[in-house]
Order: sequence, then structure tokens, then C-alpha cells
Amino acid sequence: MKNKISDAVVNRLPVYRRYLEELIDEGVEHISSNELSRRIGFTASQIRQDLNNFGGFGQQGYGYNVEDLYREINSILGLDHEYSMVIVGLGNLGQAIANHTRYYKMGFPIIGMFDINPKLIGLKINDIEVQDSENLVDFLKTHKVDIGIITTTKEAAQSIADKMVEGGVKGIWNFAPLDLKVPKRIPVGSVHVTDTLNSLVYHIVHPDQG
Amino acid sequence: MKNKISDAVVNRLPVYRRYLEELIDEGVEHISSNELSRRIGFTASQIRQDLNNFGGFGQQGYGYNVEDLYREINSILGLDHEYSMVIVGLGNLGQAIANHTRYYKMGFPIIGMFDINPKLIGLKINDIEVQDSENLVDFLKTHKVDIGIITTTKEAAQSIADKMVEGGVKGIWNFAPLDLKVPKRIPVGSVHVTDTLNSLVYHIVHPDQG
DNA sequence: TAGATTGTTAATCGATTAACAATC
DNA sequence: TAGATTGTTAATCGATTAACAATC
Repeated sequence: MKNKISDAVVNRLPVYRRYLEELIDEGVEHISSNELSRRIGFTASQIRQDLNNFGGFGQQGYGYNVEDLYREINSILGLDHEYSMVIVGLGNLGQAIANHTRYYKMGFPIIGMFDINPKLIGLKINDIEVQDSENLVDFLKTHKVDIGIITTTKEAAQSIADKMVEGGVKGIWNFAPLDLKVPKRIPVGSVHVTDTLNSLVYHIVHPDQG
Repeated sequence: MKNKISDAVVNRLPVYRRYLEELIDEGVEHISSNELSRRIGFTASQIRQDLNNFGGFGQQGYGYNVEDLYREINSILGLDHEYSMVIVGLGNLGQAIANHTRYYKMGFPIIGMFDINPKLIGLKINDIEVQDSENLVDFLKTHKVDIGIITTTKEAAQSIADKMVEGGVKGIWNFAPLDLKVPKRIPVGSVHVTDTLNSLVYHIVHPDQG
């Protein structure tokens, strides 16, 4: 692999993954960068560049074998492992994620759930009982947890992130509307839902802007 | 305003907005691009460039007036208007969004809710009754709807998007894990939740990559 | 006024696209 | 083999950063 892969490339990998999954469903065996370009909307050149960051997965005159490439991309993305998760904040959004059984099937089991709301503590979601957030650090120290999910309020989020880091999570998946401050070694993936609504509205208000 | 604002800039506007909101809460009256840079993590140069796409909001020797700039950015983002929305798909995620009363307060009322699941049809969420998705086009033709929210399955999403376009929505806020095909005049803001988890895992698996 | 800080031009950096020799 | 298509280098484009004159 090249020394440093840019975020632009990394963020396209899940997109390739989605389209390849679709191609598998359609029973397509192999595909050229040109045909993939037509579907996915990136240039064929970019597709070849992106993939070649990780190795020569194609074959001249033939293109890319769909299943092989799908497997490669899964492996590059680290999706051939399992990642245990905990979720803190079981309001509407937290419960939606906690109920989303697809994550379990994808190899992302949620093994701990935490909230400060006494009405939620004790509630069982997907067989896991919601605990008091006070127990978070203890739980992290006695269980191997790879990813911490934050679906708390903006106000609570930073302190939960601190606890997750202290507890040794390897990454944080953040849904609270702020930018968390964590040590550089801990990657954070943030889903700024409201930001995307704001950008969408910008494009509605400024239609000339394309 | 400059002729064409790049998406990179547009996507930073909601970030400026969030930080300015924070500054207002803290009672900060004015701020230099340098100090804002320290907080937000963009370079001071980039901040000045970004803002100057839309006008000279600062004052030499003083910086930017926080409240004025906040108001300007809201106006640029089009957040000084109201946008009516409908939501299609009231599973876990759809219900989480529909229950999120903050959107109502922000000027984004959800005025129609639709699903195909008979168990959900008739359910009331925030005083709105979930209707059969069959009624979607009719509803759109008899109500002014600015934004369509799609929280259906991947399989249903494209056909719902088509109906929304036919019904005259001005933009689509998509949470289904696919790239919708719509006429170029209709902006789509997609929240690819699972893609962000995949990218996060990439960074966990490749820690040298920064 | 002197100091601070913007607005804006120029320089740099990085990402995307084009081109084509290599090769299946 | 001939045709197709990759892998990869070079060219272009656009975004970010640096620099500094303008100005409050």
C-alpha cells in the first residue's frame, strides 16, 4: 500500500463497497473501470487510481473481478474482523441505532448500553440492558470494546468521549453535533446530521450554484 | 457573492454556524480569524477566504462580530426561512427523526408522514398521523412541501424519490444507503451512516495513516 | 497614531483527469 | 494475434496556505 492514503480516497472506499455489493446481487462477474464509472459517477481514471493505491486488482483486457474486488475492499476497510461496540445515550436516535439489527449481522455487536435517564436504565434493547452511564468506565475496563458510539446531547458528549478514551476504545462514532477533542491516536467518525440538512438547504436556496 | 462556491466551502458553513452559536452562548462579542482558527481547526487563512466568498464581514484590527456573522451565515444557508418537510419510512430511524422536536423549532416542520407498513399507518407521531405511502403524491400535490426525507429501505428509496420529484419537492434528505438518481435541479443531501462507520473502521485498522 | 487584523493576490500543495505504454 | 483495459506517469485543475498592502 502507498504510504499515506488521503481521506478523499478512504471516504470513497465504502462507496465502492456499496456498488460492488449491488453488482454481486445482479450476478455481474467482472466490470471495467469505464462501466463502473458510468454507474458510480466517478471518472474511470479516478477509480483506477483509487484502487491502485492498494494493489493491482484488475486485469488488462478484462477489468475487475467483482467478487474478488469486493473481498479486497472489505479487507482494506477492516470489515473482515468483528468490532464490539457500546452506545451511550438511548434517546430516539440511540434506540434507533441500538435496534438496528443489521449492525450485529455486519459484525458490529453492541455489547453495552448506557444512559443517565432513570426512565431508560433497566430497559432492554436487543437483549442488552441499559445501564447507568456511571458504570461506563468500569464496563470498558472489564470488557474488550472497540468502538464507542455517542448519541448523547451535545452537552454530555465530550465528557463521555473522555471516558471512552480512558476506557481504551479504539475509535469513536459520534452523532452529537460537536467536534470531539480526543488524542490523535483515536479516530473519530462523526455524523453531523443537521449539518447535512443545512448544506441541503443551501443548495435549495442557491440553485444556480449547481 | 462569487460566481460558484465549491462544495468544500458550503460544507464548512454549517461548521462555522455551530461554532458561532457556541461563541454566542459564551457571550463572546467579536473574534479574529486567528482565534476562531484555534477553536475550529481550520487555518485562519481559510476562514478569511471562506467568508470573503460571501462578503467582507470583518473589520480590520477588530475581527468579526460574532452575532452579525452568525446572522449572515444563517442567511447564506437559507436558515432565515421555514421549510416544510414530509418523511417517508417510519422505522426506527424515521421515528427518531420525526420525534426530534428540535427540527420543528429550527423552522423545519414535518407536515406529513408516510409508510407502507400497516402496523405504522394510523400511528400518531408529534400530532401527525402516519399515512399510507400510496397517498404521498396526492399529498405533495395538495400541500406545499419543500423537503422530502427518505428513511425507507434501500429497495424502496428510489421509487419514493421519483414520487417526491414528481410531487415537486425542492430537495431530498436521504438516509437510505444508496445514491439516488434525480434531475440535476433537485439537490439531494445524503447521510450515509454506515459509510461513516466503515471509514472509521479503516482508520482503526490503519493507525499509521493518521 | 500604532497595532491589529482583515481582504485579497500570489504561491503552493494535493487531488483529479488525461494519456499511453504495458499486458492480458 | 488484435482488442480491450489496466497500471502508472505526466498534465491539469482546484483548493489551501502564505504573504502583505489596505484599513480600522
